[in-house]
Amino acid sequence: MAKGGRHSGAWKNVVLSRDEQFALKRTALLREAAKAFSARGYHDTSLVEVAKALGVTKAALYYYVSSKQEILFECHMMALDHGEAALAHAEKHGKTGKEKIILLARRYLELLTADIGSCAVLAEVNSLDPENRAKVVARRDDFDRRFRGFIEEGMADGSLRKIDPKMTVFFFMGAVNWLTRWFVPNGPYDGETIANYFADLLEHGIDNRSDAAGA
Amino acid sequence: MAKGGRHSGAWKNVVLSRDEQFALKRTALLREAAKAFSARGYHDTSLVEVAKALGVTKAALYYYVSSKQEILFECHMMALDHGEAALAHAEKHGKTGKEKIILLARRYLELLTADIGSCAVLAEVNSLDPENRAKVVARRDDFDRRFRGFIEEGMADGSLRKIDPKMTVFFFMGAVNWLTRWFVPNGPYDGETIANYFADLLEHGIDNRSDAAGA
Amino acid sequence: MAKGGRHSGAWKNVVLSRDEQFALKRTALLREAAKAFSARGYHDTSLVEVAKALGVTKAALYYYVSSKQEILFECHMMALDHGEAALAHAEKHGKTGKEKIILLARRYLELLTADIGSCAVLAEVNSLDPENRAKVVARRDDFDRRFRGFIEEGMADGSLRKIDPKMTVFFFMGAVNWLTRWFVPNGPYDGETIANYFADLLEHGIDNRSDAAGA
Amino acid sequence: MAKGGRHSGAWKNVVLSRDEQFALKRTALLREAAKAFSARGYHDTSLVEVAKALGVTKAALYYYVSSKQEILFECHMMALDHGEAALAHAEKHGKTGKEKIILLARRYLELLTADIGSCAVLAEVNSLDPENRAKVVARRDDFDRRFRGFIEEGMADGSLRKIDPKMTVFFFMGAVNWLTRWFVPNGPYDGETIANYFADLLEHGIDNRSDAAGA
DNA sequence: AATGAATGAGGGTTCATTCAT
DNA sequence: TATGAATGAACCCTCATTCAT
Repeated sequence: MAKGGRHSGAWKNVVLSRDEQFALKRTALLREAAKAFSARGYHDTSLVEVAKALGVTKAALYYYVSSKQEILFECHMMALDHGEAALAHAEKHGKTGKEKIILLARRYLELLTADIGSCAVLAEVNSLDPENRAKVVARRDDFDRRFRGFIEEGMADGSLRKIDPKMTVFFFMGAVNWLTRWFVPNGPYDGETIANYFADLLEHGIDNRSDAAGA
Repeated sequence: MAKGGRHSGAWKNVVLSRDEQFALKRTALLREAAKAFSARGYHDTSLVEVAKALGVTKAALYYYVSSKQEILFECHMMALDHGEAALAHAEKHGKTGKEKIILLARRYLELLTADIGSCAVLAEVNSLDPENRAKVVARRDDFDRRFRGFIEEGMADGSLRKIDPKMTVFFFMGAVNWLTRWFVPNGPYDGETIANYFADLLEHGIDNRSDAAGA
Repeated sequence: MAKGGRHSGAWKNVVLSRDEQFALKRTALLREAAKAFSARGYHDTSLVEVAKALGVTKAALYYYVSSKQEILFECHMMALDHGEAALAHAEKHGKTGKEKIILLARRYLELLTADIGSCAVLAEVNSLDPENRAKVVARRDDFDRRFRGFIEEGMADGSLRKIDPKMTVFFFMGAVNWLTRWFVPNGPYDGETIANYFADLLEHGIDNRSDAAGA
Repeated sequence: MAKGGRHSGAWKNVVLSRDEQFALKRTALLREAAKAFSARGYHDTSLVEVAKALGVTKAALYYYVSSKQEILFECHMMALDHGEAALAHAEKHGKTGKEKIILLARRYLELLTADIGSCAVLAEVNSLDPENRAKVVARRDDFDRRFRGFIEEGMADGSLRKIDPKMTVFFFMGAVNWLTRWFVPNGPYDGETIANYFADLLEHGIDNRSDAAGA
């Protein structure tokens, strides 16, 4: 395979090709920026900080991206990928609507906690340029729509009690996205624990057998 | 100093004293700023915008506050007041732990939706100066602690199933605070509807009679 | 007259109103910038230099203009005013086409040499934003058109020999605009001398009695 | 150093020597740069554009020149060569002063219109480093001086009326150099037409038989 | 009580230039 | 011979803050 750089298998491909190095560095940049954006917000994060964290000059960043906006946008894209991966996972392995929801919730939370830096950036939608925001919102809306689809499916197949799909999605996504405010990697709660617990709370909240309210 | 009170009763107190006028204007400033901070974020909001919305000059603001930071801090104080009011309300009228939680949830949501502008500012904790942030976090922690107290009370009095107080509070507060991202006054969902629905979802999730989880 | 500032005639209006001061300073800014643009070109001129020449900070300039582009644009407007003033003068006082041309040439040169700084900026058309450039070019084209009109008039009334209006205008305007490269105020040649001489050269070049060309 | 010549006759000299290739590429670089400088001005032209036009990388340019300044300087040298070539031509073939002037004018205009890119750079004298500018100005002054010499010669031999040599040169050189602002190759006016017309206008302006002024 | 004017610090971005490969 | 990568200096512009009036 001549493709994959000029090293054609030598050194067991341990040496990376230029393109691979470039991609690697660019990704490192994006992740570092995502972390910073999450911590201080987009507008309060200077590219100097990002550069310093990477050990390079501010100007060097512009070799990999064309603007600060592009960084924010790409971070969003990365985060949205997680959501879609979780959706795909749920669609593939879940049978009932409820099962799909639980699978989605758990998987999404696992991805989120594993890559909290990239995901927290989702709170910065308002800092996107109108054009970029439109793209992001479109994908996010699509995510919500498919999520709601699970709920409707669950109500139809009897696995869920009668609930409002829209508000339920907002409810849960709020709980999840808020993670970025308090979750600390290697902290008291690990990702799996949270994933299980949140999925459990959600399940009890929407399950059809649950009829506690108003008792 | 007689100068601190009202116009000694003249005009039947219809005319506001200097202090009252000052306080009124200052509050107007804070609310306008809160609205702007919520819409665009603290760092992306220029004081010119706030001033313009009030019909004065940027420089005039400095007669009522000493810095942009102070504005943000005061906004936080206002928002935290809502939370504490809801807590007090729950403590006063709830009997079981579960009842208190539901009362708290519903009341807090009602206050939030009624004054979303002031509350959305809570998402801007990171923009606070270290010193101010400490104060805000302390009050918020106190809120969380009392909230968790309700949960523990509920588990003790049998109204709640066995759950993790900390994560449950985070879970719910996340769902609630996320409101600031999608709730629109006079939009399709009104505050009361949301309050009821969210409280219901929460109740089902934590109620003792709920044992749906297939696990 | 309350109009004219708050000074209502007191002090014989020696004291300038705010608005007048503002306009004065803004004009000073424009002239200083025009001078700098002429000397070093638009892109090589930093606003720091302009500010320093005015004894203020770079940021202060932005109180009077909204961008460097605006400065350049306004400079063009000022320069174009001179051209139109000269045109109006010629149209008013000239009888034959030739007379108008000579009047235009002489007056324009006088204005130019008197305010060389502002006029030299005309060489920087390419540095204008597309939108601004369009406006400037439109006015300049209008100037050329009216100039050419004089020539056609002169050929019709017999005061000029048969010449190409377009090239003649370019020819003369080139000679004139080139002034900005070599003319120095208070130098060996004063404005009036140049104006007379250039007008004379032009006149001989286009006059009907002139039939020197050996061809 | 045998290394300086050709490949010792091999390949019938079809293959160019290193030095020749180098010179060829360097010249290509200069011409491309001159074109760009003319179009956008020295400071607004990025070396990336020049490099892209040549199909190489920005860094590659530095193999042929040592700085952007050097490029500008060499462009000036090329342009000045044209002027001197025209001078030599006029001195060789003209008899009277007037003849020389007309020959110079026509030839210079022909060279200019044929290679407008290189010549337009003459408008960028101010972008030269002081040291380089001095050299350029020296050559340009020499050109002017010889031009003026023709005029004096013409007045002495009776072919020209009494005129001011200095201003006349400025006048004409302005008209000529302004060409770079409006002349478009393959446009409505071709080089020869312009050359003839401008030379004609000049001739009428300075010819001894012309005595129209003031009539 | 409020404004006009000015400042200084900082941010994003561009670009000529360098250097190892 | 030419490239990828990086740098540092400079530039335009914004904004919170101050102060005389």
